Amino acid sequence: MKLDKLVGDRFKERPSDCNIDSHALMVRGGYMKYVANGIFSSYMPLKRVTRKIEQIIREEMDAIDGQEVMFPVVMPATLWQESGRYESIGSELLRFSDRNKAQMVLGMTHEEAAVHLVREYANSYTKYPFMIYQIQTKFRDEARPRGGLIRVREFTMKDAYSFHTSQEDLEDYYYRCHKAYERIYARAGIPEVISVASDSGMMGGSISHEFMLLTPIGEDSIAICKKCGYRANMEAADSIIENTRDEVSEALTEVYTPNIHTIEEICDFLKTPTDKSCKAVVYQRNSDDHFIVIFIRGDLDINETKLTNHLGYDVHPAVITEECGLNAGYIGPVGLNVNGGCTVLYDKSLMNTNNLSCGANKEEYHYTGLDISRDVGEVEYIDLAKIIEGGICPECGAHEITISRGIEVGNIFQLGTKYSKSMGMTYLDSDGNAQTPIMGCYGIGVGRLAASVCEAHHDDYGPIWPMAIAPWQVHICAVRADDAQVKENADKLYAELQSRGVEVIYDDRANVSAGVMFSDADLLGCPIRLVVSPRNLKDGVIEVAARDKSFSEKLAPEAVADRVQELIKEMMAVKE
RNA sequence: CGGGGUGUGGCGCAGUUGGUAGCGCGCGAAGUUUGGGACUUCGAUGCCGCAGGUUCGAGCCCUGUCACUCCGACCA
Repeated sequence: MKLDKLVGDRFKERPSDCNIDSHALMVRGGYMKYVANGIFSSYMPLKRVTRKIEQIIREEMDAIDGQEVMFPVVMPATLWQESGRYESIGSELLRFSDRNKAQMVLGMTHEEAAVHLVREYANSYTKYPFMIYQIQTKFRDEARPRGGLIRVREFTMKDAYSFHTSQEDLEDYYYRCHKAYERIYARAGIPEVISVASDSGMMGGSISHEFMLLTPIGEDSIAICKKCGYRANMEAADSIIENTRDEVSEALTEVYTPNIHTIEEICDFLKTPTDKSCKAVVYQRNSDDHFIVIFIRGDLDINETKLTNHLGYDVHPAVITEECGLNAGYIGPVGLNVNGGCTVLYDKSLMNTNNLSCGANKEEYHYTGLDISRDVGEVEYIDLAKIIEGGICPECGAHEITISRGIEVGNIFQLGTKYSKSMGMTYLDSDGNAQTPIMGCYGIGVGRLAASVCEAHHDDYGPIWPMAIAPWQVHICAVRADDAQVKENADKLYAELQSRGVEVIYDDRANVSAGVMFSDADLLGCPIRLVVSPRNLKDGVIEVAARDKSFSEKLAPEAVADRVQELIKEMMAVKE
């Protein structure tokens, strides 16, 4: 490929709406162009990167007996009604009508389509297990796309679905797929990706893992134990609290606390630590605004994912009005009264506590000396708290939890029978009895993975693509291409490398300064750069340099092609 | 869905009390340059987001609206 005909502008100034480096560099480097909120077109360099990523994924999926298939982007609503998700998923699922007024959806995931594809075929236990996958466009009408390709509405995803006749078989396959994912990330140049236990959310099922690239720009928070290696998405991490009771429970005492509303203010006022207080957090059910009051130790926060999972319905932070009976700022467990009733929950962090401060359900008054077992009675304590930095590891018990940010670059779920059952998929076992198959599903966002690699490997001047996914393996800069000798040597080198099957982008623009050439080469990020110039040729050499600056060699022109092939081989080797 | 911000050539931005719409980059031509985004000269590119309103006159003031963006909420 000749650079002077490569479609797409490369430019110097950072676009004002790019907040993360990978986004800015990929816009500046002519990789992609904004079309609409969360929707982009790719130019050739990005297409080449994603094509290579797709090929790596394909090879690894095939290696674990995956069969590549293709599901439709547009599906009839009836298919989604079968699983119940047509109703249960919100506006993230784009719904529309066709010319006959039939309700249609744009595929945001393909469990329904997968079951639909195989449910007649897979009617006997002899046909199991199997896995089908596709690499295709998805559309999710996200509320807030961000970060360039990190979070978009339209994107390419590899999604795989496996079918099994036993939980053990699913678990075996799940493990194989986990291994395959590790190989994919290693081959794509980010072996540092880790898997974390996750919440399975709307997908249903039990066990699931997310693959995370740790980076400060990540959208997810991950709890990691420095001692035992336990790691989980903060949403899914158990919060372990060990409280000790004071020996003597003081009497419940009303205290006048004017203009004190927050837990920090009351603890400051009483000169007690925040973990000796009980705070109220109020939510409302989305469907009917029913109140849910949660009591939790003052220093902790509610994990809304756990709350939603426990309740089984969606909630939002409450809007507290005069009429509802709640005294905002003074809510406490003793004498709580809500007009129309409410659900009251206690977080585990309040177990085995006494002498807490809390609201008195009365304007400008708090209690001290709260002992829930004495003043409220026996209550059920549920884990609803967010795990905290320095908290207790649920696995080993050490106080070594750290919280890091990460980008989710893939996930795997043990789905169970949610889709096979709701969609009436069965097979006959060896005894002739009808059974429901057990499913797993496995996703990787291709564009997000490309952006994540760029985020992990770049400098101020551009991406530094790993050899395996670089748009081209070699970038030739013919500095002073107007010089006949330079032009001749560079042309020869370009032809020679191409004849050997090396992927080359060749910059032979005359009248372009060296600075422009190098800047463009930096933005394209090809791992090996060859510089042909009058200065080098005067010494009888051509320069072979790494984009990541790890090496720079000057070789005789006839030695370059061999050396380049050697380097490519070395740089393709997978780093574990 | 809440709260902030921004909409002016392809990109980044300036535009004063309302009075002929500007700068830098990029783009085209000519020439001089040539190892880290060169220089000179000439040139092309604007529904000033959109719709109303006030005014002799609006990029600027008023009203509405849309889009984008950031922080939350939401989210395989």
